[in-house]
Amino acid sequence: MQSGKLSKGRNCIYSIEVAQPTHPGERQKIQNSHHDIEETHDIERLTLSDFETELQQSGSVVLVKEERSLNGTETAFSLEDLFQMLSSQPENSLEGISLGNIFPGSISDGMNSSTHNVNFSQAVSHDVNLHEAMLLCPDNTFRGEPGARTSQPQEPFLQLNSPTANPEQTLPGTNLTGFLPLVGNQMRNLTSQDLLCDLDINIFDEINLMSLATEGFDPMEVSQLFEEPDSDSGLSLNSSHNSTSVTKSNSSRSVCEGATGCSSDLEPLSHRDLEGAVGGYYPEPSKLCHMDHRSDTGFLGDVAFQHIYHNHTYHLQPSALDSTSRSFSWHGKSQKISEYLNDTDRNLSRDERRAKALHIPFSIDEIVRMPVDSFNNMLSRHYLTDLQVSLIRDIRRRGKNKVAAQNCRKRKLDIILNLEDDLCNLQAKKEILKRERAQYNKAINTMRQKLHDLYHDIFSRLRDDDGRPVNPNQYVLQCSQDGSVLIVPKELVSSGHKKENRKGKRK
DNA sequence: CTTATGTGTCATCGC
DNA sequence: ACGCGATGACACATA
Repeated sequence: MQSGKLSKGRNCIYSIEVAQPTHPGERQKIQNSHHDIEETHDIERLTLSDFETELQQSGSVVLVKEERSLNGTETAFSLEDLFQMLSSQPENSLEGISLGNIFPGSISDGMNSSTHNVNFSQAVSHDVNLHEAMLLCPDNTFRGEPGARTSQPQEPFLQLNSPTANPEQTLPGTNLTGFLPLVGNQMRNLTSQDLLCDLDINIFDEINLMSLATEGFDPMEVSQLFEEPDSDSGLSLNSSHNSTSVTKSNSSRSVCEGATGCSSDLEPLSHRDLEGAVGGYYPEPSKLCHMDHRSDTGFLGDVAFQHIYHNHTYHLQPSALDSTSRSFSWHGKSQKISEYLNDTDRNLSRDERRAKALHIPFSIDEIVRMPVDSFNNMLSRHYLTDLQVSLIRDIRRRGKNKVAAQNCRKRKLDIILNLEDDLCNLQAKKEILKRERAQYNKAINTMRQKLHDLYHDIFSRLRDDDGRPVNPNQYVLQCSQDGSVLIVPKELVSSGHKKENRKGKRK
């Protein structure tokens, strides 16, 4: 995004007037004014002009419509730009306006007391990282009573897409009628985390990415939007930056993990983050998340607000595409991004969010399940950028592989289960066979014993010619083929066996 | 805090 | 050569 007017192709622009308090009493007054507004109006339903009027009366933040035409070529402001402007409150500057001005109850006592007219085209020169701005925003800014969150926190943003009869009050891409009511009304009931969740990818999708697919968007914007650079698509190119990016992530986290770390860590972070960003710098969801779930702890105070740095460059260096788009590995970020996302996007997969960001005109399911021919036809039929095609192919590859992995695991599990079944069956069979063998052995032993008894019984009854008992060690009983039983001396049996063995060997 | 389990993803291989 | 499925390995989430 480049510095420019608030709206594009519309016939009016807006500037912001800020009445800042000079002392705590005045601050209280502003808060009360907001409170009155909240009490007496359904700000969500206010038109922009209504809102202007009310806020003008309240004396805090006023969005002033400037009745002059735009040439239609000026670049649209993103919501992020707006937040940058709103959050870029230089320490000793008369120009900056802070989130504290926008959101009642967060105004730093240290801020100057002048009333400023801040045009967006002026304010954009501050170029303050939204991440920092939000990071440093006093947490009590948005904090409402616990449990007092509105039941439909997303509602204001739904208006971003809603058609409006009056084009003057609905800015394309930057629908302030959707945004500002949140500021005026819903903020009181939202924690800072809620705010950040609401100011999530959806918003940037709706506002910044709406025209990307058709207006030559910068891939880096999208990749920065999600910071999901593990893909081999254009979204994630250079893996060599992973290590540094992790460091950056940790650094970012360290900023949030301790109140004292805010000032020391902020500058390098902000510079690194901002350099290479073209116009609209999209805060990394992870970073926003780092702060958002910590902002409730209350360490983000006004002191930290003084450490917003200015005069950051907004030039995109060609090499920055890789470095920024591949800044973080996804795995470590999923939870943080999940925390950062709103309820709707939290349920979306990474690819779904990516597809949404790139406005892929097909569903994930379609992309994955479509037959190859249909898939190729689909790609050729539609005009798609290289980035979109790359993402679609990645989505398809990942989707296919996911299914394949599921099938593989299922198959592996089935194999394991089958093997376990087989093992069970074989063990059962083994037990049966063992029992059978024991039974057979028992039977054999019984038979053997019976034979032994019978043998001795027969010999005990046998008498030789002299009437003496026959010695069983010298004779054996032999059954002939005709059923007769002969008493044969052992010597003959053994010699006969030897002869038979010799015959057998000769054969 | 550790461990087991489930899941997504990537790299690689073979068809 | 290319696409695709299968699968091991890894990282992460979760119970």
